[in-house]
Amino acid sequence: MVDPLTFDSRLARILTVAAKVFAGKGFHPTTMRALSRETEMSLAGIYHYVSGKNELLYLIQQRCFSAVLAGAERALADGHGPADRLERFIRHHVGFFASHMSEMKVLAHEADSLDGVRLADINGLKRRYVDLLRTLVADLDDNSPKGDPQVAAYALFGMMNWIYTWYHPDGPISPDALADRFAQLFLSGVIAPSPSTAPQGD
Amino acid sequence: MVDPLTFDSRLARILTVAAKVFAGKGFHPTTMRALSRETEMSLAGIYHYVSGKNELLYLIQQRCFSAVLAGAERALADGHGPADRLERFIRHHVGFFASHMSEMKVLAHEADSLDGVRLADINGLKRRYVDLLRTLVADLDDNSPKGDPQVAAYALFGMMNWIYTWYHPDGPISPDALADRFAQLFLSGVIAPSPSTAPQGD
DNA sequence: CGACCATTCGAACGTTCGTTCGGTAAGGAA
DNA sequence: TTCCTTACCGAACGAACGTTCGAATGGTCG
Repeated sequence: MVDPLTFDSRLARILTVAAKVFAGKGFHPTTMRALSRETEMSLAGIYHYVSGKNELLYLIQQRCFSAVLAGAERALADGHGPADRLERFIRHHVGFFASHMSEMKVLAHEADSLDGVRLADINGLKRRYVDLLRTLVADLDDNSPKGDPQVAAYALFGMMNWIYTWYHPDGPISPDALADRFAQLFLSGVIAPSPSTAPQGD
Repeated sequence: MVDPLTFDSRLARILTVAAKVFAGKGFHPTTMRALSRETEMSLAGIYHYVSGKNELLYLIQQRCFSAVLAGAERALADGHGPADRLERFIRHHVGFFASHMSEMKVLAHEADSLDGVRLADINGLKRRYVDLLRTLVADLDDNSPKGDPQVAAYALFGMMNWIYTWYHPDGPISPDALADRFAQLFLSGVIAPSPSTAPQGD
């Protein structure tokens, strides 16, 4: 009888568990023995699926980054106007973050834990992702270069990525509500007239 | 002749060097042997000043956090009005960050690398600092509880603290300019009417 | 002088780490 | 049956780690 679980599905399970452990106590303090305990697999058995601890981190980051990037491009596809597209990006990023907390925390917090070509590969994805947001920000006001869109893009990324230090998706604030608040904050600021007093222009 | 360097000043030098190394390659990957190389002191010699690697991290975080906290309270002392006080906080935080990059990166990035009473102590300082900013944000609009000031405060912290991943104080953007941009972004958003029609107010 | 203390160090100790080695068990193909 | 491949594991290896030990130095004080 053939094993009903494929190699890939079992690798994926290992990556999911590893992402949780990495997110919980950090990449470097996590030992392969801890992963073998958590995956209920022998220490040596893990090496049948990955070449080592670094590849584990690389695969987590590579798959996660590819997924956010593809998801963002999909979410932007049918956006109408610069502001709408930016809002869609924010909503997708926050939503993806909230539903893939461990992987995204590993992506954000262990960005420099790889080296060599693996780091270069992940940084390539990062550059594409940052460029995407910077373009969206720049498109907001084409003719008034008052502020560096790159700075604004990084500010927005900071706002969103920092949530791994304080936000709990199961708490009182839903990911959607958080995304809405972030979009409002970034577009209009804190002291923006709340929509309740009805400042809507259209 | 008495050594012109005091115990405290030499400890401070060790902490400065250690903060640089921790910021460069992370707390856990940094070895005591690397610190002994960087401080030009023997491996065992370091243990004359600190009890171990964890205390090194603790002292860096404790001193740095106490300094930002005290500095912020000083900066706020003679502020006029909620918006002005918030702007002063931002300016101080970004300015302090830029002039103490290594320590602040260690503070932000190694927030969970301590444990026990040391972690609890640092978290106590963090709570005071976060509470301070949340109060400033809440004071902006007393009577319209449209948005959770805690969320806005965390968003602002994310915006500011994330700079350790991309900002270089010696680059084209001065810390003052960055703080101005952040204040403008947080208060009015990206699409705020720029003061470009009359940028110079005085 | 001798006793003391602060400072520094080379060398080692014990532990833990990532990884590898050599093997077992089982299913499919011949 | 035999042979090959996949999946998995217990045990060990070598390296690196944080920390400690015992001693040396040099200045101060009595």
